[in-house]
Amino acid sequence: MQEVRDSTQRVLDVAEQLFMECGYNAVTLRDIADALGIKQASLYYHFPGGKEQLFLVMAERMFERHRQGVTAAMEMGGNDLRAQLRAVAAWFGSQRPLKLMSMLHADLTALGPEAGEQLAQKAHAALLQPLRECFVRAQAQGEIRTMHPDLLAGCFLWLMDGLNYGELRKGAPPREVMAEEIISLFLDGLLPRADAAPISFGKESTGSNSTEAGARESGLSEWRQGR
Amino acid sequence: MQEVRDSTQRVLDVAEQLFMECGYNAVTLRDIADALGIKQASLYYHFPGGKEQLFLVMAERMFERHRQGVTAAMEMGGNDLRAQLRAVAAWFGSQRPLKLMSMLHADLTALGPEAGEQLAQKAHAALLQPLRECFVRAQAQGEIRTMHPDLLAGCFLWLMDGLNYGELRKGAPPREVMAEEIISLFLDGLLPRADAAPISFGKESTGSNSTEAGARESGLSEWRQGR
DNA sequence: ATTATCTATAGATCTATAGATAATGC
DNA sequence: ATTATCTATAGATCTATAGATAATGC
Repeated sequence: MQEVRDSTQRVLDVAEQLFMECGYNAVTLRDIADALGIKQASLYYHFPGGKEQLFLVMAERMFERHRQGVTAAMEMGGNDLRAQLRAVAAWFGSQRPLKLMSMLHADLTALGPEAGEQLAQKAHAALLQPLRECFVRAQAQGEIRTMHPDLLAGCFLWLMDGLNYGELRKGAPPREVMAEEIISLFLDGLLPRADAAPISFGKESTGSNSTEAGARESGLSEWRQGR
Repeated sequence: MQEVRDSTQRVLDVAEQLFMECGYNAVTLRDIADALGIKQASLYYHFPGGKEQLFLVMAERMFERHRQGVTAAMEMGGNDLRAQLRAVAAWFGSQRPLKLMSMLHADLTALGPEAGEQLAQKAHAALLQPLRECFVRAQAQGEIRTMHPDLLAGCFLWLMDGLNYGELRKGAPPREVMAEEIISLFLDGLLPRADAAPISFGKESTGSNSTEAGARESGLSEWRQGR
């Protein structure tokens, strides 16, 4: 019987959820099967290659989704780097926490080096490559000062990924506010000549940027007042 | 016989090396024992609490070392934020790659939530707390613009940690260069008025801060959008 | 015939415990 | 007596395979 959703896709959904939450080694096939309501051995019907194959297919699907999402976000942002980065941040915020760093560390060493290499390549093509071109464009148009685009792409991605590690965010603002602040920090360091914002001490009014500040409906000012 | 180095410390050294490289779950007690040239069961003499205790003691020792290192680095930097950040970056560069993100993800969920909470607290006190005060000071002295110090500390720490994930650094400059560039990116976004110093790639502009913010309303924005 | 599941189990680890052994320090 | 190791093994998982079962599609 054809289900509404292909059953293999359901397996991948659950696998992604568990693997991304706990890491490759911490998740057993039994965990995944239990979450699906089936027996552990049944997973071998969908993935004869076992746990490793399941993880790799899951990761590939996830990276491809992110590649499309990031690319689409960048196109939505048009030619304005700030808008592009905002759109990318919104994309990441709409997705399950990626925790890319953890994935490319523990998970990658748990797999063989050959599979790990392939995975790292996918991650690069899906996430770093698009971001890189975004900075290259902005640079070519003189929107930002000259810095190595790979470095910028990596830094932005690291910062976005860092938002997913709640353990280190004690006392820090909520996610959306942080994303906006990070972009501001990033860009105000990138502008070739920082014209804007001779900061008034004591109180920083909302926005205060050369860009249209009206689009900020984030709880920024609310949070700044200390709640 | 008293060895030159206490044997429990040697166990901790090897455990730190392996745990930090592969993660809690990927390392077995047998791996650690083999690396030490002893049998797996002998580890229970040093750590009757087994694997979990070994990991926790190791992590505590490591965080305490980092707390001292970071604090000392900040004091070396005196009252100059850039010098402080450079010193902190140099400290991290001198240490075994921390991979804090991975540690606080997979490893922390592998342990019980109670031990994980305790560990996250140590990480916070060792790394975020000192960095935070560094930014608070710079802010109080008007060296940087007003931003949430927790956010700044987290971002800087994330970026430093990101340097340890080589998988994503294809095509990027070497470590030391990246650290310097990150600090430049960070600070030039933080300085209350960045002068127009057009920074040549990879080259650090010397100190001379001629504060001419006069280029504010020039035809700059037109030029930016023009292309 | 194909799809998707199940039961049962082999084989491989991994953690942890019990108790023996040997060397050193007092 | 203390320190630091060892051997042997129980008990618990975890992965993976073999083969049965049941429902659907042709």
